[in-house]
Amino acid sequence: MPEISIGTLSKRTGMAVSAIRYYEEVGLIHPNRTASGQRRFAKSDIRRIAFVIATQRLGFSLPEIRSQLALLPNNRTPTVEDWSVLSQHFQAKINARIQDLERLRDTLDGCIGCGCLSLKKCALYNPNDIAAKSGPGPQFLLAKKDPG
Amino acid sequence: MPEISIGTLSKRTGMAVSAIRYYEEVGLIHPNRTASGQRRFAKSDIRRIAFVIATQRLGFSLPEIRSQLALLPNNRTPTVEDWSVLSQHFQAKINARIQDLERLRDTLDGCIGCGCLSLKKCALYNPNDIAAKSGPGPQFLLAKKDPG
DNA sequence: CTAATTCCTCAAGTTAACTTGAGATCAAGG
DNA sequence: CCTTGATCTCAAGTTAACTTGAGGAATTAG
Repeated sequence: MPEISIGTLSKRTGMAVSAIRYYEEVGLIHPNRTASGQRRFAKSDIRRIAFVIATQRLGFSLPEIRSQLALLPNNRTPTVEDWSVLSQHFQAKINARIQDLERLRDTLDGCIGCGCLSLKKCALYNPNDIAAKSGPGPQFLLAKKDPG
Repeated sequence: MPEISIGTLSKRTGMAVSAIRYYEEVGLIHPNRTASGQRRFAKSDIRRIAFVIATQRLGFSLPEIRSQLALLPNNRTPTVEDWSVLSQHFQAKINARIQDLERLRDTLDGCIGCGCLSLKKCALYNPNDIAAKSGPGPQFLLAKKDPG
């Protein structure tokens, strides 16, 4: 099983070369190196990148995705069963996300018409948890993402 | 109906003063000014901010939210009916988002187990539309958000 | 009236997820 | 052997949504 270059991986996945290098930097993929320092990827890394793309579409952050990919074995090529484990995990996360939205939708109906958007009392405004502030950067009021 | 200061609005909404100023900058709110230049907000701006917070939780960007808020009258205080129009709009958007996720979830099941994550063919990887690249910045593979 | 708040306007910094560019090396074709 | 084309590293730029800080006015409490 010959390894592939970064350019080949880029063409197979549609991912920019620079993005693939970045993915290595943040620990999503772990290519080998040739004697002269060029990256060599396993063919199964194509699937790995595909998984990153698909799960990003679902709104997961790279650290979240990395912790999911950590479930794959790193000493051998992942099998269908290995990937299936990840699938199960994400099924659950997607379901949770759908339920969140449904709850918000059902709440919204009465919520805008009445006085409850007067904050604090509003289930829409104040669902369960508001992300605690932690340093500078955008102040997300979105539910805190647990990176596990 | 007395107008309120930025500090008061901040306390009522939980929004940082700096965030409120930013919201004005990007056109989400349009406060008056006193002779000396201080901002004075209508009390209905509390609800406006609340709406921004709630809809951000749903994953909408500030430009998207601004275009929704544009449906409110700007010559008078919005009524319950005015807000109800926005509610309808968002009901629809939430439903669309739920359906997206359901489709992805249903696809995911067979998709990871089989060979379809081999890209191009995969409904999960390649749902409908992939955002066209437009200049620098993060390369979102998420579906393009239409700002209307 | 003075001290403490509050507010104002810039300018510059922050995170995430990348991209772009510079300068240098590596690999494959003719 | 030499010239493209692919790679490498490292530094700096990009967008969104804000925050932080500097240097000044305005308002309010006492």
